Amino acid sequence: MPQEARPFKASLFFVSAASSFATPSFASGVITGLQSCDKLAVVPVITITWAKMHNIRKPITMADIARSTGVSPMTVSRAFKQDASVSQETREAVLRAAEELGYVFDSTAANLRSQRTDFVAVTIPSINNANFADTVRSLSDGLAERGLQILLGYTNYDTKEEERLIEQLLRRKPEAIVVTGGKHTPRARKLLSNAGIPVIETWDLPEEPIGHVVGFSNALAVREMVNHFVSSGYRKIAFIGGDADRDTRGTDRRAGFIAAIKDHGLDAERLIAAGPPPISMREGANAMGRLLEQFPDTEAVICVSDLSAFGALTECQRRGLAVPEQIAIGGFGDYEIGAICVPSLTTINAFAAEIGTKAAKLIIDVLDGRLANGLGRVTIRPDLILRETSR
Amino acid sequence: MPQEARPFKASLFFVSAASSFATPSFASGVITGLQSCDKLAVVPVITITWAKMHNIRKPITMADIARSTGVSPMTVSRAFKQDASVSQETREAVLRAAEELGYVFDSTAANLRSQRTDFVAVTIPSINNANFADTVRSLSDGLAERGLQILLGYTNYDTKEEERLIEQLLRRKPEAIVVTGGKHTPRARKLLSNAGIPVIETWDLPEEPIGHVVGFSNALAVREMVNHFVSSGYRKIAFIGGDADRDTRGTDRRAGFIAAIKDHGLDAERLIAAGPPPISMREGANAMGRLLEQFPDTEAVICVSDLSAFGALTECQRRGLAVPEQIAIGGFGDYEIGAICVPSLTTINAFAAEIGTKAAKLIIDVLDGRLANGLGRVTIRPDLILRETSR
DNA sequence: GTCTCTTATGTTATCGATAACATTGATTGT
DNA sequence: ACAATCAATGTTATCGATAACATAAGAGAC
Repeated sequence: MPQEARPFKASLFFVSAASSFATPSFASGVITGLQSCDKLAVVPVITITWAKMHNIRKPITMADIARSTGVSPMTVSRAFKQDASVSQETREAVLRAAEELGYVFDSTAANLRSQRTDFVAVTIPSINNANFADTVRSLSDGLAERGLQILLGYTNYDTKEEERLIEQLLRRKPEAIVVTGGKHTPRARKLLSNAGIPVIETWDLPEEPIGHVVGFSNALAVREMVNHFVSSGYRKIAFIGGDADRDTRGTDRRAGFIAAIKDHGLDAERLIAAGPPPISMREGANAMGRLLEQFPDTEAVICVSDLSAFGALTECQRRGLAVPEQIAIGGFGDYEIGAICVPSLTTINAFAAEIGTKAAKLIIDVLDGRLANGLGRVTIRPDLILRETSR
Repeated sequence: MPQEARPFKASLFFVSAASSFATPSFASGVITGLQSCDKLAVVPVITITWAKMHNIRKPITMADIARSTGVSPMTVSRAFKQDASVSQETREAVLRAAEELGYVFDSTAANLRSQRTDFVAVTIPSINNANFADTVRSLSDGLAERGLQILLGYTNYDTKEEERLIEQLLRRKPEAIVVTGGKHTPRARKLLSNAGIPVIETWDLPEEPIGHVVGFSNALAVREMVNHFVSSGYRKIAFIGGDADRDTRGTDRRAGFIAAIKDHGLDAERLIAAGPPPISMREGANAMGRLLEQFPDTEAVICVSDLSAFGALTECQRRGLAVPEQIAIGGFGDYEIGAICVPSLTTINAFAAEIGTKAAKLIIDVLDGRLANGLGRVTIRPDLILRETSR
């Protein structure tokens, strides 16, 4: 529509300056419409007709409302804010006129002048992951109360991609930025540090946080599960996760597994790499197949997520392996599937939704000047949930 | 940060106009800083100190880069576009200066002036649904090739909420808008029609489309499954879905089920309402429980989605009911879980990702002026996928 | 009755990039 | 060789809302 509106303006220039023909952008649509007409004087009329034919109208602005209501544009602007001092009747008149004219508020102008966008940028590894979706949803709900909207991007579990994404997002001038994870490229770190807005790292406890943190230790959470499995008598314990060369939360979980196993004096060699994250149910199943072939005597397996754990469970079912009698399974993330599948999954609840809620509260506190210069550190303590896939 | 930057500017006004004390917004931060100083002449110095102390600097603009490079701001602007005519060395100098100064492109200004945001607004019912996530992902990937970014919002399966969301999104001046479903409030329809941008309705085949359509008939898809079930010998067929009072795709599927059943001269009374959408796995399981109590002789059940179907399946497993021997189950959406669970789910593949891809292509075609005034109508033909939960 | 304070509104300048138009020197075609 | 074209850059005005400041009229205080 802005594109279509352009010819109208261009044709006006046409009347005054013939040299504008040189401009390539001008030489497209309008010319065609005008060439059939040989009298330059009627160009404006033609143009208006053309515009009307195509139902092009210059977008309604506050100035239009002001004119039709008989007040100043500033008063119109005030009438749209709930707190501004405008008389009841003026406001009603303005809103009525706006409705009649079909006015749609133009936030791009407001954004520039007020230097506020009411955007909060958010990066997540994948849009198709119930855990991150939960975080985003509760974050979004929390921020909505203060009129903040989320600008979302996904990184495909790739820090280089994250860097590009962060750069893109910062151009939109968000009020704050929430990133998933605490590992970033050096340039991404720099971009975030220099952005001049609150930065919140989530789903992790970074060693050197950039700004605020709402997260938990992935390694520690898995360690707890290992401890529980060992105390339940399991000794030959395996781990199914993504490839080790990515800086993701899955890698931290894997590292936590290895450390915990070694602390118990056990063998930490039962590691199955299921490919680059995200690890799907299918990949979990495949990994389970490989695990059973490489280490048939495995007593328990911890998976990087409930999705891969469920996949592993189905593989056992296909092979007629009793869970947990012959092999125990643990997941991560407390997805809905883990609670309802048969047998139900032992897992770790990382409180995905709470991360979003806490992050939203943190952002609002910072933007409202509470928490002055301090940095927020919200540590979530994941819960071990014992269900039927382990004894 | 814009907040923090304000005092700096305000204090400059302070020097010229004492009456600015009256402004409440001014009477906050800066005054405190200045009161300890009794010589007005040094105010600028104080201010700079204060600004430095808090590491506040006026954001870098293209004008700054222009100054430091010795070119005009316009040349700087051109240097950032890949197609603009700028000499190689000038461009390099500009980019180098930008890097050194830590410049971040301000799209809010570009948005206003160029009347382009490169946003495409998208509404989906829920952010936590793998089907819609697939559509959004492929849509996003498709649009990214032309530099378009998605502005996403979710409606909670509520048309009133959708109306609010659409209004919010349109204020951001997207280049196009993609909505899920073809049922909207009258006001939402009006907003979309008047927006002056391409409108794409998806996941449905609306009777009166607003603009373009990329979708399929939910009713027809379920009808095919019913037909298959009947031809397989099932007669007592039930449907598990959301409450009937919502205008959603689930309601269409339910309607398609009823119509198809009646066409076969069968009894369409085995309808279990599982609550307001979205229907979770848990709700699917509960609904299955109720179904088995109300209609114990049911031979097959079709669920509004794979999630509820899987929930239903687990309920059968908990009750020791053999699937498909004692009862057959059909789902909808071809979620990953349906392919991997044991037994695997008979379902309908609605090609969620393809909807996104096609919509992206459509949008780009329209924005690039191909498809002139025509309206796109991309009809997807869902696939019936026969797996182990039915014979 | 004068002064202060508040409420409702108007005026002006501005946010930062860029569209539109202008200009200059170099290159090409015939 | 000279007009025509192009490549590279500059100048000016503008997108539309709103921050900052100004002002007029009414309410209340002493």
